[in-house]
Amino acid sequence: MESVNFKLNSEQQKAVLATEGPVLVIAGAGSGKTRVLTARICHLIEIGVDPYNILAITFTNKAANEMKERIERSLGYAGSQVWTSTFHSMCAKILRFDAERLGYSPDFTIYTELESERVVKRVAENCLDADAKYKSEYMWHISRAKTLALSPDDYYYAIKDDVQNAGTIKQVYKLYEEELRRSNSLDFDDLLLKTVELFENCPDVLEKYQRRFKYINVDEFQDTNKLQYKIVKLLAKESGNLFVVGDEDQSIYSWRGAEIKNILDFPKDFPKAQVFKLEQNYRSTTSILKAANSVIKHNANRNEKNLWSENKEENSVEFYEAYNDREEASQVARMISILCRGDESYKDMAVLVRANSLTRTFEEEFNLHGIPYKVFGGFRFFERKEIKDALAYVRLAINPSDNDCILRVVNYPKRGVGTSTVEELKSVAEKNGMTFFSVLVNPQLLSSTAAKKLAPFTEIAMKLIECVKTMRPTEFFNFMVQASGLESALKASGDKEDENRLENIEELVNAVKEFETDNLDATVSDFMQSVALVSDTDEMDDDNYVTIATIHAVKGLEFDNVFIVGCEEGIFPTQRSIADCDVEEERRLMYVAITRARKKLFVMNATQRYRFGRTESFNKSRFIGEMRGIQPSVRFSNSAYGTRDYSAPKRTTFGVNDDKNIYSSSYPTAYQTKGTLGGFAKQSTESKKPSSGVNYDKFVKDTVVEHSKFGRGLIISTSGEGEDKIAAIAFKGLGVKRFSLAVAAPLLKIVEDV
DNA sequence: CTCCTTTGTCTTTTT
DNA sequence: GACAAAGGAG
Repeated sequence: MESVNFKLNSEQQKAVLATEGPVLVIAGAGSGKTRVLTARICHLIEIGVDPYNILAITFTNKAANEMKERIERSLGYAGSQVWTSTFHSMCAKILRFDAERLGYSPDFTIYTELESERVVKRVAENCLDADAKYKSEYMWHISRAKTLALSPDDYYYAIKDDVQNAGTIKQVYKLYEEELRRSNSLDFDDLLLKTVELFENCPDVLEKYQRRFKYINVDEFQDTNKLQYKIVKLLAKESGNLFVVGDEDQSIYSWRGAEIKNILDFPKDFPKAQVFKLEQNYRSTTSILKAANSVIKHNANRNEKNLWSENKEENSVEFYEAYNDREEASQVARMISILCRGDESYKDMAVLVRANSLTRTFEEEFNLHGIPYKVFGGFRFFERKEIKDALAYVRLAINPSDNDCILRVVNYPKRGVGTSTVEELKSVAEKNGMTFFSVLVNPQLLSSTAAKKLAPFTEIAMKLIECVKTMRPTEFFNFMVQASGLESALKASGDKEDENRLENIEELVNAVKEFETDNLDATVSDFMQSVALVSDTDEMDDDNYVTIATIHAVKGLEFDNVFIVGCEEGIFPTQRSIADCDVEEERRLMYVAITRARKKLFVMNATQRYRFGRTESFNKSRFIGEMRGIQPSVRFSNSAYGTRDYSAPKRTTFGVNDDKNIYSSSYPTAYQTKGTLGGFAKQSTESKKPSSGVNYDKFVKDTVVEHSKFGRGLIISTSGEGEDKIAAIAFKGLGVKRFSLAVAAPLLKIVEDV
């Protein structure tokens, strides 16, 4: 142990040293669980365990990479031999290797939720009893059935007494399964389910992995579902060395099938398990913990524990009630500016929201004040339409059986293939039990009109299938962009949005280039593999920006200053949870949010909120009432931006899509809108006074200005005075944007000769 | 077949 | 208000 350079308390040390048999570590928030996990793996290697025999499973790719890095830093090459990954990527790897044993080809496509949904919709349209408008209901049932490892028939018997349309669900589920199988595709649930099937049907395969993974470590165990638990149980059956770390108070994924029972019943499942409890928190101040503890106490379904900290600080939780959502955002912006004038920098701040829809106001307000930020959660780069379309061509090249990707691009860019032609393709395929692609290469099965219209697409498809076998990834992507006609179509359209789309596609190609540089021997297929399982937080970096994120997206992260906003009944907790009388998970989510904060926590609510095109009133969240030791903030002020009027929420109608697309080119974070004027904002706040050399009076209505990023625009109105002066500027093709002149003036040049 | 308008759903959270 | 689906005109 002595050579392991981790400082550990006695309980942590005991957990690290308990190398044999089943072990459960209940690790409160901020109690050093990652440290324990890492130290334990290092310790195992030091006492002579081959790193090849160690498996570490984490919740996100980011956590996996971080752990790998830490182990490598401690142990060098030996550390790099440890298999660290998420459940899903581990299963994908295992399945690629032995896919044939289950009747799949190793080139199977992984369908994300978006693609699954398209398939459900399509089969529902084909099913007489079903109605495509209930696709999300069908999806939910299919996912639940798979998580319970039930076939369509078994699932039907399980639910038929409780669910009215159980018969329809069974049919849709069956058709969906058939379609995925035909398309040689697996959805997210399949990755887990088929792995279990593989292990159960092929004992030799299971044995192979049991021999390999002699020491299994699972992080965030409270968020595992039935299948995931089953997988680790199967793997650990021989060695018996299963080490799981988690905290039932941080279980926030039950809506996705996570079973809090897995952690609560672990000692029952493994009567010989050693149990350790980590309760000392090294992250937050005492008053932050007091707030967290007092909230979570209201939950019934948990093991009593009490987080404590040596970091005594009584006044670190402040509460502020804003008049409406816009004022809330504005106060946060103001507070951030104040904190940044002190010791803090933007990257020490996080604004946490319950739902993605709440981020927009903050984006607008931060843009206005020149605060750099990034939004996490919500749309991702790889979910953009143009990216999905481009990738569909690649999917087609790798796995021609993939029916979904053919439907996606058969008429994109437009080739005169309309609904009637597509319908014919579908029905001929259906009638003959063929894939769409095999119909395409046998055009004699089609009517002569349809055959003629589809021929150009078939030709493209065949070219791509041929080339993907020989070309390097970057080479292939460049070829695809051109051969598919995407490039010329987007170039020719003259539409500003299409220009952005093309830029995004270029970013995709850059991403491929980067991937190829990092993984020299990688194939196109390897790239596609890595794409299917990335998430947003995986892409967080060290740049200086404020994090705006959903609470789910920041699980496992920490920040000096945290703003929990939108704390209203109906928002957080959500309306749905209130209606179902089931707010315990919401409360755990609040607990997670609170415990992200190291030094300062700000809890906020707004009495009115602009939603759905109208203003609604909200009561303060019950969770605020449950928090002890918090105090009304005196630091926020109603007169901070005295010239602004919050009473009637002003909604500037942003022209086309406001800035979503403008900054999208900074791959890989999707929907990433870096604070518009980041660099300049930093200057103005750090020099503690706005640049005095600028004559504001020049910026008046009807003046034409040149913006360094957006080009030429016309000032359509101004409001406020001096430092608070705001100009609304209309840019051609980009819509109206509002700028705080104190921040943006250096970026704007007056255009004299109009 | 494509483009345009109208209508209805939606906002929980994501590997 | 945003977006997809549906329906109608050219």
